[in-house]
Amino acid sequence: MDADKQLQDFFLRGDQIYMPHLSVDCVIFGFHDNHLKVLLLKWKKGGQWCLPGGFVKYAESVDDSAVRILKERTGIDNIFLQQFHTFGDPKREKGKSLKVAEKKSWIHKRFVSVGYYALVEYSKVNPQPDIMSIECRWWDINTVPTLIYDHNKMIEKALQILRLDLNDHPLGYNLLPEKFTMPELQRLYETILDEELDRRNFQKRMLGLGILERLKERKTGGAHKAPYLYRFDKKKYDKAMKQGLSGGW
Amino acid sequence: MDADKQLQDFFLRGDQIYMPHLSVDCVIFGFHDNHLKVLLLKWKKGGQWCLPGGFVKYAESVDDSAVRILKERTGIDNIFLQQFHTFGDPKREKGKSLKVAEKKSWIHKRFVSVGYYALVEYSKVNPQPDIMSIECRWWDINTVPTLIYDHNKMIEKALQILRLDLNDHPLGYNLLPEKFTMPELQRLYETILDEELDRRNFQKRMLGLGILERLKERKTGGAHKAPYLYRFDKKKYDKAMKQGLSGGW
DNA sequence: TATAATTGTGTATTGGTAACACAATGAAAT
DNA sequence: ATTTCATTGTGTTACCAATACACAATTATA
Repeated sequence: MDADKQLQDFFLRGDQIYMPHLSVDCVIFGFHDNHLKVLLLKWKKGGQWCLPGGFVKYAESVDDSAVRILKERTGIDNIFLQQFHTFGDPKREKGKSLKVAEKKSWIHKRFVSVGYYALVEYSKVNPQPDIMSIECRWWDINTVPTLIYDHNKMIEKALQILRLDLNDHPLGYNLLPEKFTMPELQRLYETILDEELDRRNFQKRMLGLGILERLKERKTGGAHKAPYLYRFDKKKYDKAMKQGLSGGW
Repeated sequence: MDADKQLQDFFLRGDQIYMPHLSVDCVIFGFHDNHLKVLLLKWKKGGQWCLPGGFVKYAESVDDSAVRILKERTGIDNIFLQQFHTFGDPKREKGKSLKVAEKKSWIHKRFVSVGYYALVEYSKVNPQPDIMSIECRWWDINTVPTLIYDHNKMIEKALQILRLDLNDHPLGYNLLPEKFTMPELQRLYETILDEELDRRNFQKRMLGLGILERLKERKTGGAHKAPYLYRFDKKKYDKAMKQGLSGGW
């Protein structure tokens, strides 16, 4: 079988392409149906779930490898991607055989993993399993199963840092469709923060950032008063992303 | 010569001890004479300056290797050490020969480096050069020379993140002597932030944190009114460090 | 046509930061 | 000894932003 042969080649000769002992894992967040989602892969061997990850080519930057991995799993380019932590505990890959046996493939050795989180638009994602997995799909953040290694902790840490980043960075451009309503934006924040926010104060704060542009009415579909549609002013959004939104001192 | 032999052995057989392609660099901050300092090393070969760094042993966590490096360069243990970024650009080591030549030592290959910053008490440090350097000393943050590779950028990034961390974490325990005055603490903040702060508001804010304990008068040495001495309440300090000090949402 | 849920907008209150002033101290100068 | 002067200790006011809260408008559905 072709896939099998490819996999075998990967085990045998992957170390000619990729740097040993170094991996990249991505926590890819999406937002759908008022729920925060993470993209996960199911391993062929064992059936356990894990984060989308990969390795760093010899002449490739770590950032670029994260971009590549993301592109391969989602089909999406040009995504907001943020390095958030590097995981370097030798015991992080629990369950993995770390014997010094030379016979073992490079891939069974210890890996230090650089963690990235990404914010993507749910509907634009076309989930693609990688060579080691048979399935790739979204999981609700609240029902994520027990993952391999320290991947649950990775998600936890990514979420924690995402929440901190909310304090001084705008959010939404990569998680929402181009046009969205204020309530939708609020749901996104509430979902990420796991906390209810006051509708009126939220709106004031958001508009106060000066990165939103109001459009016209919408949705005959909604069963109630039609909310306005908004769109991010990309220039101002990017500026705010770069500079930060204020900050303590 | 013994040192030469040791160095040669390090080049030839270091890869039996350390993982290839992975390094750790430390931005060690100290505070002295109202100035922020960084500890730097001078290379034997070429005489250029660089950050204290090292490599990760096969069975050692990346965090532990940072602790070890710190201990080796400063003699200090139990220090506040924070991973702040991983530098993974293949071109980051400008000037380094990255040819695929197999004859070259493992150390001439590409390295991805995990950056840590540390806050240490200046007076407690006993600077020790490592095997590749002939000198280890403090530099004023404002007069740091051009360093090797991307080390200047590393310092910049460390400082940037340190400033952000100031917003929601206490600071000073590892940078000041046990007993210190309010003006001294303020100088520390002003130095790091590179900005003047109002004396009275600063005091209110600091005392408001509830992590300081006031002692008795001090310093016949000062040419003016003797300021109070303070000490950190370590328990409350640690708690504040762990929980963070508040935060936007 | 009435209902119910939801959206759009405005106001009062509060809390914390920023701006600011004056009395007290203590070594150095006279 | 007395004066001087930089520095410290402390409090008050002003302002801005976040919070709490209320009412009118809209729209599909009953």
